[in-house]
Amino acid sequence: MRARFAPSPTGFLHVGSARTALFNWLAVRHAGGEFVLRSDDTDAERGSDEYYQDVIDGLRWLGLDWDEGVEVGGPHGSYRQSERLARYQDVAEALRRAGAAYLCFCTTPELEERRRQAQAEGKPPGYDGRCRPLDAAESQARREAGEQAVVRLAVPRPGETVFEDIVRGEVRFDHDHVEDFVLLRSNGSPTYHLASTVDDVDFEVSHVVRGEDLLSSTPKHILITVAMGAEPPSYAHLSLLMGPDGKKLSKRHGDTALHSYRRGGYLPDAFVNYVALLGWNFGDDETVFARSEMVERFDLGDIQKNPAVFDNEKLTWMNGVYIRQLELDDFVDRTRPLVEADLARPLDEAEQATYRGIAPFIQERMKVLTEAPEQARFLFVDVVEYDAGAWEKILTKPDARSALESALARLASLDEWQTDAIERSLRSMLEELELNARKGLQPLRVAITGSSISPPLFESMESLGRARTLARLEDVVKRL
RNA sequence: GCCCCCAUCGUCCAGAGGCCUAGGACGCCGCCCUUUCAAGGCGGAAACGGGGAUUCGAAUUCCCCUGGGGGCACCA
Repeated sequence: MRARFAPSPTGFLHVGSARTALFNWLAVRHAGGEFVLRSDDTDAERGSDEYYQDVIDGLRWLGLDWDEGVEVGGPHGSYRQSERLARYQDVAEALRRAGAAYLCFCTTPELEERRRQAQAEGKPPGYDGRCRPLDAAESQARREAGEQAVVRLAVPRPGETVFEDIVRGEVRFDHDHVEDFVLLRSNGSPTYHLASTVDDVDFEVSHVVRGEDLLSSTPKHILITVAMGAEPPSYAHLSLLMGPDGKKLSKRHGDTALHSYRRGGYLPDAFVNYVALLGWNFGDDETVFARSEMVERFDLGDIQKNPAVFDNEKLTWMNGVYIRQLELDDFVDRTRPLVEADLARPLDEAEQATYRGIAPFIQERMKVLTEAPEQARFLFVDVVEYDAGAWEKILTKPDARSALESALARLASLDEWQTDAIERSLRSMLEELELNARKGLQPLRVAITGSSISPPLFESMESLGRARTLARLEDVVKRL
């Protein structure tokens, strides 16, 4: 099996394309075949290096490695279409000489007018084949005389293209609805159909796995392939990803660029796991599974035919599952930079140890990595910012002040500053003051962290250290 | 307008004629645990779009309707 992913660098890699890449990759790795990465960069107008790099970075981040293609090379020469232009022209020319394609001199306005008319009459809107009967030699002469012409494929008529789609089953298209489409523009550049198909043939691609938006173009690709004297590949057309409103996933649904998930604190494994579930399943009731298991069980034939809505909430839940599965060191390595960025300074050695100490408690209450700073911040700032709502709701309560003062006295005289001792001391304080935990402990939490939401209190105090804990309690008492 | 694809809880998937009183996951609701927030445990509400046909029997097969999606460029 040889599959390919062929993005056009005309935009950032978005989640829909990422899913297509993933399904290609899964199919190839399952079969032990080769994965080819090609850059469909024939559109110099819209394409850019930035987008190209974004695609590469995105695939690498996801861990979807390729065996052949752009960046890594391979036996088929360049894997960038912009460097293969001559090849496409040669194919178009050969097809023309063989009578499988012909020159067309119709102008765009003429074409538009006829298309409009056909539509008004309820007929298929495609090209009407006007230039097809023209004598090839005469046409050739006209072009050499300087007349603008495109090369069109002579689609067999009457006729029909039938193929077996791996996910959809048998699909048929009557050629009445497949126009004599353009292969080569008048400026000599290839259309997508030509370039893509020639490459699939040249690169010996055996399986074309792509979005459903290309389903109705498939007859064109098969026709070109056959005209080139090659065997068409197998096709698998994936249904598209939808936004929450059921419309095709796009910019208006917010961030659809893959890199925004990376920046938003998502783990590549979680993303891959979630996206794999969109249109596919593990075969039992499991939803969380390792990549190796995925590869082992994956089968293009099991893919769901209907479009799937991309659900950020489920992705986020799954990300939380993966975060909790991280080794502590790994978790620290991934989140410490975020904490440091938030503070706008690096943590010194002692602070790093402190962070590592509190990290397990932060780790289990996060869904995205980017939540780490807000949980850890209180440990590393000189002055905590108090959440106005929490201050009002908790610190101004009648029992808050006595709890703070009592805690202050007890903690100041505590023998050893560690979680267990702190807990024992504060629990006996609760008894003494006859306060429940909520009334007696929440004020302390707000006082030392600035928020009513934080890692566990006793651990937080230990991490903060005695001096700073006492200072904050004292400061709050004063301000009250 | 023309062509193609699709159709099970709000969402993602199970279900390939009787195992379905339709199963799991996210989300939602309730309870438990609990120093907050999470996590975790337990429980709950929640779906086969409609109509025909085939069959002893249909979520599962066929047809029509409806609905949704995609495509119809000298863009990819």
